Amino acid sequence: MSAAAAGRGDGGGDPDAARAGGTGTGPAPYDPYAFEPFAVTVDLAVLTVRGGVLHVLLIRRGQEPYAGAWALPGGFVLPRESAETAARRELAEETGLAPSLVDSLHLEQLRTYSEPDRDPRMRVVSVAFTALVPDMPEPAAEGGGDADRARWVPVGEVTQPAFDHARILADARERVGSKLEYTCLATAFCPPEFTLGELRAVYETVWGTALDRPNFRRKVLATPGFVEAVPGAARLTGGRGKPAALYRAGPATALHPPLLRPTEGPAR
Amino acid sequence: MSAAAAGRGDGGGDPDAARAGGTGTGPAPYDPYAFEPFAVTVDLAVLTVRGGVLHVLLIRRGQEPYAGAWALPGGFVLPRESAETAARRELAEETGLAPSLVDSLHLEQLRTYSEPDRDPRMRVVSVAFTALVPDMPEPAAEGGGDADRARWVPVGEVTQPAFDHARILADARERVGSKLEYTCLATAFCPPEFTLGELRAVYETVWGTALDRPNFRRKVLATPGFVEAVPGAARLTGGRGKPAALYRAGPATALHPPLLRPTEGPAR
DNA sequence: CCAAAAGTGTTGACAATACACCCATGA
DNA sequence: TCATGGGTGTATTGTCAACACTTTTGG
Repeated sequence: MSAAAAGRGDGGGDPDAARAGGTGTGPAPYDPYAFEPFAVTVDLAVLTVRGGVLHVLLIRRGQEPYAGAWALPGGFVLPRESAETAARRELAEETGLAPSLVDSLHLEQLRTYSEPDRDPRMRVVSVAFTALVPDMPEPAAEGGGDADRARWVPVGEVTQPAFDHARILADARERVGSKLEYTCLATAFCPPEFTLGELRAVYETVWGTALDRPNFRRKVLATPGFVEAVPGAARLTGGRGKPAALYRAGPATALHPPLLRPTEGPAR
Repeated sequence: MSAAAAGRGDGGGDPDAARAGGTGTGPAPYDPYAFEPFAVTVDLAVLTVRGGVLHVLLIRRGQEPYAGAWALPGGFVLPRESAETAARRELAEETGLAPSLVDSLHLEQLRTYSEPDRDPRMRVVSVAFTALVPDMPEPAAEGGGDADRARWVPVGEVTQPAFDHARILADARERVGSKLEYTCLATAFCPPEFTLGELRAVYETVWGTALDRPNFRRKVLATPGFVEAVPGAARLTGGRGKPAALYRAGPATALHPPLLRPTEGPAR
């Protein structure tokens, strides 16, 4: 164990100690190059619901390692960027979305992956984010950046992605599934105006369970600020049937009481 | 924007691109020193309940910046360590706890703080963790490491801590408060054997609300695997009153249905 | 008219609350 | 015996799940 960490004795990541560790370049204080450097990146699990199936945005790798494998989009955090800023920038570059739209998207920090050997070449610490977006065309159709190598892939068909991205994707699915229970996050998967049937499809797709339509409707409408009716608007959804009323996302973010998954866990 | 990130085009934090960015040291691939380095640290919000008040473990800083201010314990992630391993190591060093005990503690990754100027000296990306520990003596009494400068401080009395540690502490309180609702985490604040009154005190302390004793008891006992009775054992808690039965933490981790805070949020 | 989807009503099971009440112990 | 905290019982209230039913559209 190096003296840099063992004897630091200062709260909060104190770079003073850097002079005593790593490659040992001398006693100069605050020497940013004294340690073997860590690369800091972001990885993005961008999820959407297309045709009743949860999809994730993946990019085909062109280089070793994992050449030809699918990987989550992501990239380096630049010297003057926060991780979230880097995530939004990468999202814009790799999907071809308008920056104004990217700025308003729901982006949530998932967790940070820091196993020493998660990248075989060097030490890479990656801050993972989850982005929830409404259904949109294939990234290639919009062009720009790396979008030509990006594709929406059903999460069930993702096999052997690069690095530890299978784990990140699993964590993202878990997080989103449980966040639907106690937040109003589901509207992030929907276009600006949506029917309650479409909102219900989000829950059913992410959870993989069917929900009782009348009860779901009551629950959503009984939660103040979850959705707001668009007066007079209606739209046909399945081609047939009664046109459904349209709603917008409301100002609420929390869901009290929560909307729990049915038949989940060892209920008492 | 540097070409390193803009043109990366490879999923998953690809160090190949490092040669094109930062200090520009040449075309050698995988050059770990090509970028202005990021320091990666961990910060720990170690919480406990002492005498009905939530406390956090803080360390008095000895050096500038923020000399004399309180700071969360933490330190550098070593080259061959994951962030969680680093967090456990720092926890052992700064509290003087036995490593075996530290290994079994509940440690949860909170989030990563990466604002470019959160440390005035250099770029420090910090992975924050929350640890929940039972009430224990002052760190100084156990000695070892930096424990002589560490103290338990009531969270209400923490003013102007170093760096962005006020934000980290606030996020930790928020996270722990909501985790009590839908997980069995409260037992992590208790000693190995505890009474239901002590468990209830954890909820009341963290939430700052009173709970109905009989209903709390029924709720906990009705959740399978939350607590397990210690047969025949009993202990006096307040000096007076009927001795209370003792319980151990059970194998369950989730709480279905959740134990919601009373009068919380805009209930429907 | 039929199928399909939206929307409304009703009912029974069960959970949460708010208490009243009893038990065991120290002072 | 009184104060204090543990433990039990119970009635009211409300919420949720299940399902029957009506409405509105396209074929």
